[in-house]
Amino acid sequence: MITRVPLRDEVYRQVLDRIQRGRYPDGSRLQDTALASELGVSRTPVREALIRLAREGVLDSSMGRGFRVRELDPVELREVGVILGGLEALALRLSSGRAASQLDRLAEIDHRLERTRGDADACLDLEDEWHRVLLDACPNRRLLDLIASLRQVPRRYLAAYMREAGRLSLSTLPHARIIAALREGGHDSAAAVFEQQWRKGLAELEDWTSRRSAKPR
Amino acid sequence: MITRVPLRDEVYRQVLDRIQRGRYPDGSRLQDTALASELGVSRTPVREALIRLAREGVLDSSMGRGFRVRELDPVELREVGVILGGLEALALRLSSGRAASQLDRLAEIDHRLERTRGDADACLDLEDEWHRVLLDACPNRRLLDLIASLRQVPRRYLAAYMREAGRLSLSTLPHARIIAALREGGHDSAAAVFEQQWRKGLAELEDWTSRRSAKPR
DNA sequence: TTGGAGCATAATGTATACAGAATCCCGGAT
DNA sequence: ATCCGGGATTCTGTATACATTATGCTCCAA
Repeated sequence: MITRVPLRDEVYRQVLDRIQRGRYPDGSRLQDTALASELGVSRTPVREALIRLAREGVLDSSMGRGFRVRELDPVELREVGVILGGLEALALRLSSGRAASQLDRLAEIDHRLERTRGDADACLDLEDEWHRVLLDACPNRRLLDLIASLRQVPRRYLAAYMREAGRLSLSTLPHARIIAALREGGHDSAAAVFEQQWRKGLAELEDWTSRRSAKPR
Repeated sequence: MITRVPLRDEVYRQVLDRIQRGRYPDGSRLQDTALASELGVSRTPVREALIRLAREGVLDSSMGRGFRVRELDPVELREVGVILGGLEALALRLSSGRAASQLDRLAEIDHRLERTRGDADACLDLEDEWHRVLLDACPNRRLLDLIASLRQVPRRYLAAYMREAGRLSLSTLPHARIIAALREGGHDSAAAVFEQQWRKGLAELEDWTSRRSAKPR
């Protein structure tokens, strides 16, 4: 099956990737004309991608003033974090039949995660993949899409955290706890642990973020 | 404070409104060029609005084949319904300080709701407003935005239900139950009732939808 | 020196132009 | 009559053009 994909989607992924990798610092302007020539396409698909990113909260946009990378804001992190905690736990509860191979795949990702010391991007990619695999059995595609879209937000904060705070890799401890709950108590208990871990991680990130904004730069 | 608003936002609201009012039947094509001339703007803002509607699930779009109004699909309704039930209950739990006037406003909306017999659109508008007022105290703006965006989906099903099933108005019974729980048990118990009412409403709508798709048209 | 008015420049939002793909229509073959 | 193929036409996706608004700089005045 061949599928043509709109340019705007490709541009979207490119730009999002660059933002997540820190190529465009917070608050910096993203000019459609510059991006267009840089990516070798016209302004139209670039603008469509930027509009989407703005709707998803990655960019700010005010009429006539273009787009800029949204500054990290503890409030935003908390707001999205609370939503994501609820949604991912919900997705876990909805995952009825869980393949036995799933636990193996999760463990394997954790294994890779532990030896990516230093590479923040690879680390975050694996973190994303871990969540994808964990929720893979959830039949609610719409929910999974929504989660994937929202996860971009904490990802940016994690990336900044790892870059600036010197923390070299994500702890796999929360993963282990969730897997244990999954193995022993099933999805419901895992969902509870999940929410609890989310709260802990949020608190840690938030603590760092507020200290960071206290002494800017 | 004067605010200029992009044309795409205005077009978005117009088109969404028309879809919700049943002006474009399910499955019908929406041609950007036709809409553009009809609305007196160019294709560009129209296409931006259509792309957004497609991302929100109101429209289908496949590369090179334009946009069409998504057919009502019981699966979609259930998927979004489950998400919305969780999110609205969450928003209710997060609403800490509740103004005393809120209950009055809710009762007043219900009052108006009971005398809109026949006008499906007014009825749905009031239903939306009821939910907005109920969740108004939730400080998580991001969550409220998400809820507002997702509510478009069940709204379409409700509109079709009211038009085709002959049910003239929404029952205000669920509202009464939720308000009672809110008054007596606070937000947490209201959230529980909320989720329960969501499940009931979903089941009813789903039942109708599946019977409807069984005998198409 | 600083603050602001006015102009030049650049960038955004919107409109239009263009190329290629999808759809439709019709004629011919089976 | 029905199914298939080819060509015309419509429409989409992308590129480019245009007009208006924001921005930045210069020069003048307080």
